[in-house]
Amino acid sequence: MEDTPSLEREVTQLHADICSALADPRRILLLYAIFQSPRNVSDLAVDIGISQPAASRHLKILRERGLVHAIRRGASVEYHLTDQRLIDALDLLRTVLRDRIAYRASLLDQ
Amino acid sequence: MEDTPSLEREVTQLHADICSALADPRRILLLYAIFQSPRNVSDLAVDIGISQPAASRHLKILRERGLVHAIRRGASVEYHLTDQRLIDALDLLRTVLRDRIAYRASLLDQ
DNA sequence: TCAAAGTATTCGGATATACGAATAGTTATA
DNA sequence: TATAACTATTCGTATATCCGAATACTTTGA
Repeated sequence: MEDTPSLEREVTQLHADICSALADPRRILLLYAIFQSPRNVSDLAVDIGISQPAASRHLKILRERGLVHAIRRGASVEYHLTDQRLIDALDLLRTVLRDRIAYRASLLDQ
Repeated sequence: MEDTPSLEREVTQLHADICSALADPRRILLLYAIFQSPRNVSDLAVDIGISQPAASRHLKILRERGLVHAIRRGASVEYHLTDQRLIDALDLLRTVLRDRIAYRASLLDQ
């Protein structure tokens, strides 16, 4: 079995799809909130300050792209992170961002 | 100095902006190509198989979000990665993706 | 200063994504 | 089975993003 160019392209598209799932502040907040403690939709919505339908729609995007999975608990649905490394990747990017901000601030101090 | 809620929100927005810069297959290919060897716009365009204007537009997005920086070399412009950890983060996400694909394949094998 | 090479931008149109509001679906329990 | 609680979807609309084609800008060297 060998990687054809079109398979590689498909993986790159999936790679981009994951990044695109991360490309919204509310979804980033949702992922961190779920990581901190798996919870149902309404609780997550309250936690990050968005409406229930908005939370449901954002969670659907995260679910479709495989970043979270849903477990039904009675009438509610509990969302879980599928892979801790998603948080690691987010943390890494946030570190890059914070370093950049710190660097710019240091330039202003001079 | 303390983080106000609105400053935190702003950082999360910048965090999402970085992810949004990664949320396109051609920009992912550009970042890996630049990482492999800093090059000018036309060479990068040929390398990943897109037009020069498309490459220029995608590079502009990466530049505006601080993922790459441009250095003029005579009539051409050489693009460089600003932070190796961007590749680390992309690699991490690709590993998550590959593991998921492998897992699904193993389910089919059973 | 003019032509060539390289890069960036603009334009118009197509597609994607986001929201609030309203509503429909699902589950448990009385 | 009826109700309450929770979740998901639909609708209409607004905004963002992408592309190809054409064009404008910048730099070098004749």
